[in-house]
Amino acid sequence: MPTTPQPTRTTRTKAQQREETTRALVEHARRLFAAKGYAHVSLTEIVQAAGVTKGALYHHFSGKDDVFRAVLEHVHGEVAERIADAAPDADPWTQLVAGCRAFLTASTEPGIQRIMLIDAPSVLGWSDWRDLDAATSMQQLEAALTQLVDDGVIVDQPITPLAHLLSGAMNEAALWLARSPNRDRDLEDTMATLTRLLQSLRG
Amino acid sequence: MPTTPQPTRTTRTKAQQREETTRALVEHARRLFAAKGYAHVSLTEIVQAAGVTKGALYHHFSGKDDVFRAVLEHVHGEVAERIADAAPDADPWTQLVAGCRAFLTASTEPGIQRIMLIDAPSVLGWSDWRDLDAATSMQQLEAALTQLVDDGVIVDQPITPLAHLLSGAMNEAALWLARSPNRDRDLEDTMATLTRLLQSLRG
DNA sequence: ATAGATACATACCGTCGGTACGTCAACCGT
DNA sequence: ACGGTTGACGTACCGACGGTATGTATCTAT
Repeated sequence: MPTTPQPTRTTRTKAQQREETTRALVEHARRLFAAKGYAHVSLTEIVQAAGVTKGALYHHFSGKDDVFRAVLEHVHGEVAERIADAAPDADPWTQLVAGCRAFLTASTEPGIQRIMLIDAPSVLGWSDWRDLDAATSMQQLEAALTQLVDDGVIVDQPITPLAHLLSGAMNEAALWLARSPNRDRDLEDTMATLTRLLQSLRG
Repeated sequence: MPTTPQPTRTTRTKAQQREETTRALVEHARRLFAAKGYAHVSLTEIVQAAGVTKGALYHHFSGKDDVFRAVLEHVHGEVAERIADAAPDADPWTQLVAGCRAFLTASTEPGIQRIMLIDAPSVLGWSDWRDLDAATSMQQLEAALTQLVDDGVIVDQPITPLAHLLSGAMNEAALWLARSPNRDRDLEDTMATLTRLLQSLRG
């Protein structure tokens, strides 16, 4: 019976080690950042939660802000996914409205909000924050608006300022909604107002 | 010749001292916060710039975030004043539009932006930030919108979500405009889009 | 005049982000 | 099979920072 050269299961390959460690660090860092805010979480706290040491952290990341950036990318990706899944096969207008609702719902959750909307601009600087956003939510928004202009659904106009106005409106609305004592009703009011604003763009 | 008991002019009363020291601290802190961001300014830096020591700072403020709060109050007050002065005697609709323009212009300036729009939510927490905002710009916005509803200029609707949407839209627009290579044109585009959105609220 | 309050300055502490360096297992060419 | 190399950490340590404890000179109320 030939001994198959399978790597012993008690040990791990280097790639596995790397992936496991980074995954643990990012996951625990995300939990802590969301709960206490970037400034009030220490690296010691993070590495202890992840079961490693600072040496490991600095082997994979260039510093505290780099860990935050990795966390933020995860969060952004999650939100973008939820927006894309909101109404995947509907017409562009419905997609836009459904996407806005999905964004508001996701961004209202505390685990997402503090990281993505409160700490991110301060930690990364606004430009880097926008660059990251431009690769996800903002891109989806601009694409939807461009599509609507091409289809003649809304009147031709500069897309970029419109996208920024809408994006900012939803960011702030999400922050407000998260602290609302009557969140469901306020969400509906917000969506109604937002839809009314969007209607003004139609021909 | 009776010696008039006038306090010698070379010395200062305690009230004068207090006012001078806090003024110097807040002014220099504001300059540094605006230039480098809250996290990258040390207390040592601030007190050296103001020509005092940390003992003086901690006599007047409870900590670094308290200094920031004092700075932010100044900035907010300044912006509110500029909004109020935008079109003081015009009709409510014109006042609203002019106020929005004034806000965008003020919030685009680097000395105001980083403090008020980027660092403030992260340092104070969003709730405290909003509380401060609610006392100034937000109050003006809500008042203007309420007036317009009362006058029947715009259709009756929940004011608060609308105010948050508009406030957030302008915050984000200001951040974007500040980095625009074509700021004047983009400002006009933004105002045009914003006005179009506001028009949708009319009956 | 004097007792207390006020407005600081000085010296110091614990913690934090970051770095230098050592160690040991996984990899890879021979 | 094996010896050198690389990668993935752990350990020990540093300077800087926010914050505190305490001393002291000056003003003010009585």
